[in-house]
Amino acid sequence: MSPEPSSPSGEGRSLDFIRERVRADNASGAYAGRVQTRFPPEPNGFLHIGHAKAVCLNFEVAAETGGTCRLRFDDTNPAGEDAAYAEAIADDIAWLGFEPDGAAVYASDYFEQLYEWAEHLVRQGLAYVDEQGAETISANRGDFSTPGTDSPWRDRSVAENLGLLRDMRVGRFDDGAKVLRARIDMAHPNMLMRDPVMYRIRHTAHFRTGDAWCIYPTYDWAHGQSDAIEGVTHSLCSLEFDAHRQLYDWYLEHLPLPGDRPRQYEFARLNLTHTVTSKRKLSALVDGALVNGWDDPRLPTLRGLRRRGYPPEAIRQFCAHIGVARVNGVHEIELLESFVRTHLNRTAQRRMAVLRPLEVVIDNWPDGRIELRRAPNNPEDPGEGEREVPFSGRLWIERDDFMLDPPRKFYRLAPGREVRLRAGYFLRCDYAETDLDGEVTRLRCTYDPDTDGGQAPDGRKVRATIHWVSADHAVDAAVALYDRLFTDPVPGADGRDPLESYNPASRELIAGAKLEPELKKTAPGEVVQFERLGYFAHDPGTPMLFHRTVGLRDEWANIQKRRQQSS
RNA sequence: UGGCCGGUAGUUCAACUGGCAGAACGUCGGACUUUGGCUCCGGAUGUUGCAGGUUCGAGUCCUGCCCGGCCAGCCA
Repeated sequence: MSPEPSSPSGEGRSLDFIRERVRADNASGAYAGRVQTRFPPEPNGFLHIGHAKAVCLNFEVAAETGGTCRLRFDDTNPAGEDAAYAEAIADDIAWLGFEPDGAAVYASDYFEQLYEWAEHLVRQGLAYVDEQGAETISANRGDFSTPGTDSPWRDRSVAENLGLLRDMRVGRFDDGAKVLRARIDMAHPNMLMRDPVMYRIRHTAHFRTGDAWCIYPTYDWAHGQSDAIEGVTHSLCSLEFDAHRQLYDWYLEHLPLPGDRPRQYEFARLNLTHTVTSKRKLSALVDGALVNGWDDPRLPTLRGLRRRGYPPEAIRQFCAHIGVARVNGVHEIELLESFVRTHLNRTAQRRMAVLRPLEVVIDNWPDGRIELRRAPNNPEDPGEGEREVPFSGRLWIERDDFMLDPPRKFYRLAPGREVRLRAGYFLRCDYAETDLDGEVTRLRCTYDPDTDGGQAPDGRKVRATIHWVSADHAVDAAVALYDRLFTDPVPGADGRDPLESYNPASRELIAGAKLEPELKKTAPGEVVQFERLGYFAHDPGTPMLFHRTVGLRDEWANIQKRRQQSS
């Protein structure tokens, strides 16, 4: 077995800055040696590969130091949030292989405490009810080079603010009529510190609290306090929250907290080439029917990757390998794929399938004879045993494995050439039947009975071994082939609409694939290797549909590509 | 335009905090092979963003500049 995915030191690498910090805190006795993290998604969408990095980081950092990691839904904005998303997210985390500490919690669990603390700030003169409209507040915030201007409501009395806040809570005002703001500094160089909004009025039902509340806390007002309530020690988030740390700390400094103060640390989010992860762009693909739903195998959503056949172990190994830093970059999707291949090479059973069938008739095969050939399930793991594959005088082989006029370095079948049939015999092509267009319709071949077992007693060699399926035993199936979702490495990098580089050829459905009969037994969701073609995942819902997870490394394809480029 | 964060092979990250710039993936070549897969061996790839300075010695420290990202939601 390869090094554990969760161990960042498994590759002999040094610790990243977050793990270094956590260990330093532990060593210095901070938080009494306790480590607690959390994964805090908003339940308004599905998790994608970028979230996987955060999930792995939070859970693994905690586990490595004997700490705990909770799943907390950041449900502070009822618009768009739904219990169904929360369930899907919890399910995806479990699939990835992590078990949150205890039952999932919700920021909405703390609405009452948050409100009490809001009154506390009001009483300290550190928060006030503003009734400028949203537009005015925005205009009065100033900009990067201009300080903001104080709201005319900034200096109300504590009593008046308290009364107004209570009126807000009981629903005396319309949406947007008033907000509660922290009273910090309208000239602060950090725009977030210019009297940030803590509560907005929304007469909208919340999926958990129903209509108990009509004021909802903003992210900044809820997040750090939720961390503090739960006893989080290290609050990890992505780089764009860097500027929020100052506010995070400000709120915590001015509140009577039950315990130690959590600290926020930011790391670079994960970006992958040839795909997108922003909710907006993902939605555009789904809504525009450019993909088939949120679990389309082309999508970088966890549900998509799962359906595509990506093993969770490979995703975890990938996340461990890329590490964590404060530089925003783009990872090559090839790296992720290489982890998928490495894992699947060890674990996936081998089968034979012909995607684009070409008929082979073996003229010297005894009439009506059927042999059950034994083939290893996984040469990488003899413990996986063998299976029987029926062999007969009429076979399907891959069209790509035959050429009438083979170029240099093409080692496969051609008129007069001999190859080995995997787990079968040597096979020579005597001639190719063609139609009026010159299209090859059928191959007439002879096999060498002395090559049973795969070797010729006379010592002659073949350059290629090809896969095959007995025509009379073949099972029909549909196979979906996938390519890059976007042709550009970084869609939209040049300022254009990312969708412009959407790859219409990202999915190709092959209806008439021929499978060896053993493949009928493949479990839903199971991933197998179609020999010489790649790894394929059996669709969880549709019986005879396979999705190509990832192809094998293909040297012949590389040769062809190079030739194309040089010509 | 102000503030903050960042800049090391093609890509993502290292470099024990001042001591010979490395790894993985990719790429190229070879060996092996009943998968053109896997495995193994080897090669190539760098003005460490730029320019100065300190030092016996700078990716690392100092100064200036350049480039990229984030911030002006009652989104998270």
